[in-house]
Amino acid sequence: MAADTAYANLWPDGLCAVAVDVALLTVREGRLQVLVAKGDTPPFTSLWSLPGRRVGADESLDATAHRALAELAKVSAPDAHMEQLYTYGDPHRDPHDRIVSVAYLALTPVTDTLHLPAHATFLPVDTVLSDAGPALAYDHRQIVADAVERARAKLEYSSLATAFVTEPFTLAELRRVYEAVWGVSLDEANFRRKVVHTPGFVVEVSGVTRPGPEGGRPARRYKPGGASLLHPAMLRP
Amino acid sequence: MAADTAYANLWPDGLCAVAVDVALLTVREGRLQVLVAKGDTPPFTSLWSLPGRRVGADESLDATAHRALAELAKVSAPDAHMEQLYTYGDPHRDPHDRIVSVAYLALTPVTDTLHLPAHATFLPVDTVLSDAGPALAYDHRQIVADAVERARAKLEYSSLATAFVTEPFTLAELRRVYEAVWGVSLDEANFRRKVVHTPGFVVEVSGVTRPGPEGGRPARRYKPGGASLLHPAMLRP
DNA sequence: TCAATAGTGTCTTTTAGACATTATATG
DNA sequence: CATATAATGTCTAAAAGACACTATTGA
Repeated sequence: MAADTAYANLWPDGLCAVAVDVALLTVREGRLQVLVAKGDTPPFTSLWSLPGRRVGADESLDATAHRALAELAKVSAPDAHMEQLYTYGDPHRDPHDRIVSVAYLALTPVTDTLHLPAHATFLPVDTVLSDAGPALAYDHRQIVADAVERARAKLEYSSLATAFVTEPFTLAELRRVYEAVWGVSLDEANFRRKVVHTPGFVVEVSGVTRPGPEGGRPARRYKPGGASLLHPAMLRP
Repeated sequence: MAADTAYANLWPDGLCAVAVDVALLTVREGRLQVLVAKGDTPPFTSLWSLPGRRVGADESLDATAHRALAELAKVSAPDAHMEQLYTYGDPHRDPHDRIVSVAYLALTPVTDTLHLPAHATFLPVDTVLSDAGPALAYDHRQIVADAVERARAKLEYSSLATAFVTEPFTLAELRRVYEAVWGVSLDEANFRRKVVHTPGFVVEVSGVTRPGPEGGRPARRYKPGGASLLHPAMLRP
């Protein structure tokens, strides 16, 4: 949310400012994390906030969401899964003005090439959502909570988990995504059986991975199988 | 969507008009139907459209959604399940102005006491969504399609179906909701077993129904059991 | 009695969870 | 060889689907 001008509290004739805020989730160091930046509008200059932009005059909401990411973190559109999450319209969610915010959920794989500006960082979502966590500007903690719940739910019945990994990936990598997002540990063998028995979830590709320095059997490699909905679903334990 | 004034195509300084449109679904005559009204803004005065209102200056989005229903059809707030669906923000979705629409999904039981004005009616959703169906104003056919898919999906993992019936209800009535929304026929015995074995879905209340004029065993009566999420889910066949 | 609707029981198949076992790499 | 990671197999329990059967009403 970047209100770059001071407006009166009420817009003329029922108009509102419309902004897009993006909750970008990724898995780093085995934890689900969210991208935040230091706000640029008082009184929230010292708080973390989600990247956001005002909707352009001839710009779609999706385009604004992609722009919000691209301008902050050079995350290009095809790299990130992007879906609309929820629209926050409480009249007093912004202490200055009436701003309706259309929140988006974005997912990216762990990419070391993602270079962030100095005023942006990733925070673990369990830190952000805990009572002891840092305060976020506006209602952005609620947006993060809703984004995390959306991601957790969609891992069950969709192939969304593949948006957290780069192609090709191993089943162990995919399992670690589920474990990080859900915050549980999963049985390797049962996970593997469910994934490969769900039509269209993953497709094996040629080649195997090189084992780590401590050895281990090389892992087969997979790519997304094209299905977006899973039958049967991968239910949370 | 009721743009009651003609605005220039671009609002000042990135402002938008924000409206709420409501897709009210109910089950009538065994079919899922949606509430529509004749539009009041050219060129859509002769087309059906969803009830909608501009968001008031100090009004929340939820409040606008309830007001849109109450002003058209006297559906009072506690009667109807109401949840936000999706926000439609294509810059050219309205031929006149840039209007961002926050769509809501509402559900009500069949209520004969619901008296509609002459310019409003219920239409079966399969009619609205078929290629041969009547055109709807703006992008309202898309909104109906999204609302129906949301309802169909949520019947699986939530107790939303109870929003379509009045308390107390029989399991046959609840089953007919599932059959109408999903457009399938379900096995009576298996449906009953799944419902009563899902903790918190329904709770039996005292008394039985009177059989119809052709006889039949009196049915037990139930009320919602308090759970909003179902474990295990009621999966579509 | 029969027709109609409500409710129970049983069998088979599918899927989930626990966990033992085998396979292939490094050192 | 031991150790680490990947992949398979087996057993049991839970749930879904098909469908026969029983129960209670009105005519």
